[in-house]
Amino acid sequence: MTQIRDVAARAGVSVASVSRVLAGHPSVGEDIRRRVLDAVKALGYRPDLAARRLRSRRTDTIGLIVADIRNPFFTEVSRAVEDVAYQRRMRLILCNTDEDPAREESCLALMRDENVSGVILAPSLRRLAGFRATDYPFPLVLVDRCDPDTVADAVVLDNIEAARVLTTHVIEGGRRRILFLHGASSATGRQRLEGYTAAMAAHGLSPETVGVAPVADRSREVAQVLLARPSLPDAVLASSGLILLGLTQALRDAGRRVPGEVAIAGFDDQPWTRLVEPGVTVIAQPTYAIGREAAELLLHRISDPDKPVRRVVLRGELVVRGSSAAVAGMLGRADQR
Amino acid sequence: MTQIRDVAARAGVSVASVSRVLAGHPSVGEDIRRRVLDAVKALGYRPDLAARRLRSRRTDTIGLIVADIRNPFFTEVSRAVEDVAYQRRMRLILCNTDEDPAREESCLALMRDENVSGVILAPSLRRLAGFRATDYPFPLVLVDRCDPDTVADAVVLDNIEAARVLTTHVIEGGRRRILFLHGASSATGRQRLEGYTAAMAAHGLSPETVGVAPVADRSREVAQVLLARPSLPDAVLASSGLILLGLTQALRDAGRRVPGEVAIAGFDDQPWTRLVEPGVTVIAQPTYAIGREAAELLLHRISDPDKPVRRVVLRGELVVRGSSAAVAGMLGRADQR
DNA sequence: GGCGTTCAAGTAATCGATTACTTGGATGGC
DNA sequence: GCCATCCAAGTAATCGATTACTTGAACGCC
Repeated sequence: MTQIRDVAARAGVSVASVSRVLAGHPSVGEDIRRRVLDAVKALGYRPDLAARRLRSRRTDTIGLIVADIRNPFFTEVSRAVEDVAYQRRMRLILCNTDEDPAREESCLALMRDENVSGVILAPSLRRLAGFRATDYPFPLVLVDRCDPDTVADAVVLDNIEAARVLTTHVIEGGRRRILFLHGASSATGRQRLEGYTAAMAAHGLSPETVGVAPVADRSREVAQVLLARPSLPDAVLASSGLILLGLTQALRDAGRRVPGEVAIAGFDDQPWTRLVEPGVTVIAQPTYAIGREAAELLLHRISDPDKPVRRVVLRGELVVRGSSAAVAGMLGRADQR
Repeated sequence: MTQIRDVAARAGVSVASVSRVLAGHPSVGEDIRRRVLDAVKALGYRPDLAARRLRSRRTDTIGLIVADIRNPFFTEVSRAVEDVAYQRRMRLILCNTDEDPAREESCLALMRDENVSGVILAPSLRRLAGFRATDYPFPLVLVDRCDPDTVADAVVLDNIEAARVLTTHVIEGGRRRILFLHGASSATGRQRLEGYTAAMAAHGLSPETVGVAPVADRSREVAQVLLARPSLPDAVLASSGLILLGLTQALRDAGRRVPGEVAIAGFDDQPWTRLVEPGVTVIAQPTYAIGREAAELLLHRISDPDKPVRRVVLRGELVVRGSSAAVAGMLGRADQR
């Protein structure tokens, strides 16, 4: 393999000069620069990253730790992060935690061992409690999940507001008994629950909530049980895309008519939400923007470690579809059918 | 930071012994091993990966290069690859090419610079032509895309057979004019086209095919145009999940009844295919298994560079749903409605 | 008992860059 | 004209491991 001393020899300069040229250091003469670049091109020289990283103590690598890349939200986030990283000539290392604290810990250890330049993390609920960015040996940006009092760079949705808007929309459609299925073990689930509760209270309605594991299969089972109960609620809301999917599957399996018998709505706009009849009302998250902002926030933090902490809060967009259509006369379900 | 000499000092042994213990080398005495491990634990020592990689010339990192992680097929593959890598204590570096040859080239260059242990690649059509694994400075496994005559490790679906099965199923449902929407610029699209053509020929039917870009939006537009034509085909088949999505959207927008007016079927089982009424018939790919096999094949190749090339061909599973229901009397569409 | 073999353990070279420090020529102020 | 300053460019130390090579003790065999 050709290495820096070969380039130096061919260009008739010292290895230091080659290194300086390649690093874009300003104090290097025009003729030397040209000769180095010529030699680099002629030899097809590519610096050895391991050597560079050992000496310079920087890796130009960012880590992304999410619960599960198969969750379309994280898929899109990861794509955005990769785009930014690629653009800035940085590498991306990916890890899945499955919400398992042990695995999360081990992913963070991996990032430390890799000496990454920074990490974007969707923390588990447990880790978020008492979270301090200073406990970590690398710059860290939280994504998707963050408590109001967490002192750390973060990019999140305005979950409370989004849930409030969604719930209010359904209430204004004439629904009264509105059930909220939320991810019990997730920070976003809790915040969205809060928005839901606030909206219900504002209209003098009593909340009914059920916590579920944030996986489609589990929420489907839970929804099946709920739908088998004697009296159906007017509407069911889901606090995440996966839960909404499970809910929708359960309704379809049970043969319930939406929105005739029960209205539904939830979070995360996905291909199927507009495909399934009569379309599912959702809060669409700006997922790509969330990932991009997180990556850019991280890069700023890396280049400027002492800047004050920044939190980017993005707004969801209510996408109204048939599944939450108003009941006739806005008086309640009795009028329906 | 604590480093190997600190451990050696504390354990009262040489750095070589520490290195040997940590590498699991057999020829090291029991008491030394114990003292080293104690010192490692006491100091919380973690080896510096950059230094290790520089000296040992191995990175224990595998690269995954796909068209777009947002394609659910690749999402699932990447998750499987990550699982295997994590299990074997290897890192995963991820790249998206967007089917752009220049970006693909640059991803491969990145992998070379990283000196990865191996790469899993979903190659563009252009790269696949005349592909030789020996042109690359790292072990390489192709995934999803591979020609019959390509000499390289690969994990693929039996595309021809799968398309034949799917097409035959629709033919046996009584459909005659069956249109095939295929990804024109992809190897899988072409192979599936081949299976379709074979099945049509076997039943004395003439094929009708339209090539589209393998993106949901584009195939939706194409489908819209096709559906606006005076005479509707009996059925439309899609050669990939994204194309099937676009097709389904177009049908819904146009208000066409499935399978009453036209039957549909395609590739890739996704959440929405069983959610949308009356369910979409598909060839389900064993995506997780494809990713896992690719990762394991790569690890074998890494540990045994001279083994003969291996190709793993997995079978798709026909999942029959309402969208391809047989026409009454199996005589053709005239009987319908 | 002498000698060859084996093997545990240590010493020091090595991986290939970056960068602290040194050198020396040019420049400018007085 | 002398000296201080500056800066381009070179020399060599350095990053922190792995590993080739060396050493010497232990063992067995004749």
